[in-house]
Order: sequence, then C-alpha cells, then structure tokens
Amino acid sequence: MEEKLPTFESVFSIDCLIFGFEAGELKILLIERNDEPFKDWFALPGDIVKQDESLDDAADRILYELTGLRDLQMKQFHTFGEVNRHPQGRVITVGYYALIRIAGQKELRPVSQYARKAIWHPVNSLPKLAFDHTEIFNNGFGKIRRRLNYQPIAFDLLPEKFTLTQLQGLYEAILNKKLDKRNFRKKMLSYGFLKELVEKQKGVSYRAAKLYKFDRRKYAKIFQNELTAS
Amino acid sequence: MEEKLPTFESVFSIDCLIFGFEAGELKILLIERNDEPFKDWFALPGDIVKQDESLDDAADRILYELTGLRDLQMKQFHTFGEVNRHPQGRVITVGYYALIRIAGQKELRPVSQYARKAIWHPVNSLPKLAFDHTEIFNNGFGKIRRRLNYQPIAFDLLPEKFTLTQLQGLYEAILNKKLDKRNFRKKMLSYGFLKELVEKQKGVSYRAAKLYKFDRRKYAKIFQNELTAS
DNA sequence: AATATAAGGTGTGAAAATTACACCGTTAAA
DNA sequence: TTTAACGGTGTAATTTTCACACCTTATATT
Repeated sequence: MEEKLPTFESVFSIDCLIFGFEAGELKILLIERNDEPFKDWFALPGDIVKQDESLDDAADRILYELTGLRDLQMKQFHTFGEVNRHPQGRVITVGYYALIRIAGQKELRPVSQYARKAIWHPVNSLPKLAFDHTEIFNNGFGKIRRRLNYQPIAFDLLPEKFTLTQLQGLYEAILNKKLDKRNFRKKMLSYGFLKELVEKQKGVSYRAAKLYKFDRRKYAKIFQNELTAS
Repeated sequence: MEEKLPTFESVFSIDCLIFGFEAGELKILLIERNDEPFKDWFALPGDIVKQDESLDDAADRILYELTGLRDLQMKQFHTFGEVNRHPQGRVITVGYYALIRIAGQKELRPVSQYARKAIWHPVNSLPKLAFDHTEIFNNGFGKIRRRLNYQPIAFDLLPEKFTLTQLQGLYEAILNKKLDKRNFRKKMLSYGFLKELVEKQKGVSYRAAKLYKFDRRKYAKIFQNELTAS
C-alpha cells in the first residue's frame, strides 16, 4: 500500500457503538470501509465533529445519517486519544453508544462515501476492526454490561411490547450467561416499573405469553425516590 | 472588558479534578486565574494537550506540573464539547480526576503563567468556577461517589497507615452522610483487603487506635476472582 | 380426537447481606 | 481523680439472593 495519504494535524471525531437485538442475539452496527486506510475492513461508524456542533449533536447527526433514526439518546462512554491511533494524523475520538430497536426500523441507509455498506454483526464473533476500534468496542461494551445491573437500558433494545422471556433472553445475551427464570421474573416484577398488558403474544405455535411495557413514569418516580433517599 | 482576545479554531484540553482529604474534609485543587478570560476567577487546573502526547500522558504531565506528584493514576471521566464552552474558540476538554494524599506532599508548586496560585478548597462550598468548570466538577464528583461503592478508591486519599475512624470519616465526607460505626467496620474488615498493623496511632490525647494498611495484593486477588466468577 | 411439542408460569426454603442499635474500655490532659 | 474524647465490640430482625422442579396452556401433527 504505497499511495500517499493526506495527513492532518488535529481532529476530533466520534465513533459509535450502535447495539441492536435480533433473533436472540446482541448485534452491533459495523460499516465496511471503502477508502484507505483500512480499505475493506470493518469499522465502527463514525465521523468528524464539525466546528459548530457539540459532541452530543454530532453523535445524534451521525446516528441519523447512518440509520435514519432520530431522537435516540446517544451516550458518551470514553475518549480515546493515543497519539498514533490514526495513521493519518492526530485524531482524538469520543466513543458514544446507543441501544436501538432493530425491528420496525427502516432499511439502513446507504452511508457516506467512505463506507460501502452497513451491517448488523453479532457481538460474540466480531471480526478484526480498523484502527483501535476493537478496543473502543471492548471498553464500551464493558460499560454497558455493568450499567445493565442498575439502569433500565435493556428496554431500548426491545419492541415496545415484550414478553418476560424476551427480556430475559436479552439480559442473557448482554451478560453472556444463563439466568434463572423464576428469580429473574420475580426480580423484574418487584421493581414495579413493568406494566402488564391485557394483550398477549401472537403468532407463536405454543402458549402465548403476556406482554409487558416498560413504564418510564413509574421508573422515574422510583429512581427519584432513590436519589432523594440517599 | 473590551480587550481583544486571540481566538483559536480547534483545541483539545484536559481539566483535572484533584481531590485531597485534609482535616476531615474533602478538598479539591483550584487555581486562581491570572489571565483573561475569567481573570481572577477560580478554575480547575488544566492545560492543552500537545500534539505528541496521549490524553493520559497529558493528564499525568499536568498533574506533575501542578503538584510535583508523579505516577499517580489520573482517570478520565467525561469529555465536554459544547460549542461555546470557551469564549475564545472551540475547545473540547477531557475531564480527569485523581485522588491524592495531601499530607506528606511537597508544597504546591507555583503553577504556569496563567495561574496565580493553587489552593485546596472544600468541595462543600465551592465558589463559582470559570467556564463550565462547575458542571465538570459536578459530573466528576458524582462519578467518584458512585464508584466509591464498588472500588477501593478511598485509600488513595489517606496516608498509608490509617485508622478505621479516619477511613469512615472519609467515606462520610465523600458520600455526605453519616454511617454506622459498627456496620462500617464489620463490612470493611469482611472484604479482607485491610491489613491490621501492630503499630498504633500516635500523638492523640485519647486511646490510640489500631492502624491499618490497604493491601493491594489481596485486593487484586479478590477482584480477579470476582471477574473470573462472572 | 389424541398426542406431541414448546414454551408459559408459578413458590418455598436456605443462606447471605444489610440494617438498627448501646455500652464499656482506654488514654491523656486537666 | 476526674473528665473528655474516641476505640472497640455483638446480636437479632429484616431483606435480598439463590437454588431448585413441575404442572399448564396453546398450537401443530397424526
């Protein structure tokens, strides 16, 4: 690879971990690079932060450009600033993540010129990624795992109405371990932020399960009480 | 203030929360600014990241320049990138924190030209800070509080040998609430990473307390087991 | 109609962790 | 000797966590 690439002095970028849950598996959105460096490699979707946009705005814009989704909360998790993490110059990148519902989503857009296509890839068998993106992934995924134990982040990955078995499957996919069915259900219901619906699951060839919704209001109330109590 | 200040396009900086514990109070290191903007205001110590240093290296350098301390671990906690957070241009700043022992420390150095002096200020009565530094402080302090519950970060603030009462006082200072003496001691000792010394406290006008050390080895062992068990 | 398949849904007892709570002992200074 | 100040200790009630197995329901198949 002997072409001469342009270099740059000091650039800010954002790289995104966009998680989805599909077919019982936790997946992440990767793009296949069209340009050097790392042409044809998989990489995390990312972009440069513009002069007139905040980090959070840039993260929202990038997610929108890649998936057509708006108004999701992208959350920052870490900033990566090794001197040689990018071969063309000094690029400091802020890692953001989002958890989204794959189902009911429009087709993934054809992405910007530097990416050939975007795919959902299971997190358990990621290929080598461009740059230091594997490290970025490990860092962010680790934080999400830990956060799962005290924040209701799983619900962003599920359809609005879901069964307890689906919820448990998602926890198992994120934590990568089996959970006990009875204890899981007992605990989840004890929080008091799940709303049982009259409606049941449809289209399954076995006994239909009850559907539940995550009740953000109740959650906020409980959470506020916890804060003021401490 | 009608002077014309220079402007810049895109700069990376680091701002530091340097915590210390003195006289039963949790304190933070502030500098008093010597230059515009925010001349005479208190601010967090910080500096620009150089082209050829990583974020972590920059954080270590800044701490060293300010305090003369080396080899402490500065930890990143959040990156702040609002467009107008700095009046002179686009400055994105990475927040780092460190917990250090005030006692036994050399005098605080006279700091770089932009700072008149550095002081230890109790966290419970902070003045208004320059830029968005109050927000940076709140963000970082909140993270440290939460981290205290599952990481042995408090020991960095204490002298190497300390009494359980001192340790409890520190927890109370960080969490800003009273703890039960018997339960606190029972729990701390149950972790198994405190080493009881033969030596006792000296120079107090009441019964001398036993001294303890934090045993990093034992902690590492316990922590590793927890990781592999999950 | 009977049967097979696949998941839904439920309770209890043991163990561990958390919480609330009060008094005597020791040291040095007055 | 007395006082002031902190050191140091145990128990019982409650809550949380964990391990564990079977019957029920709905659909598809024969």
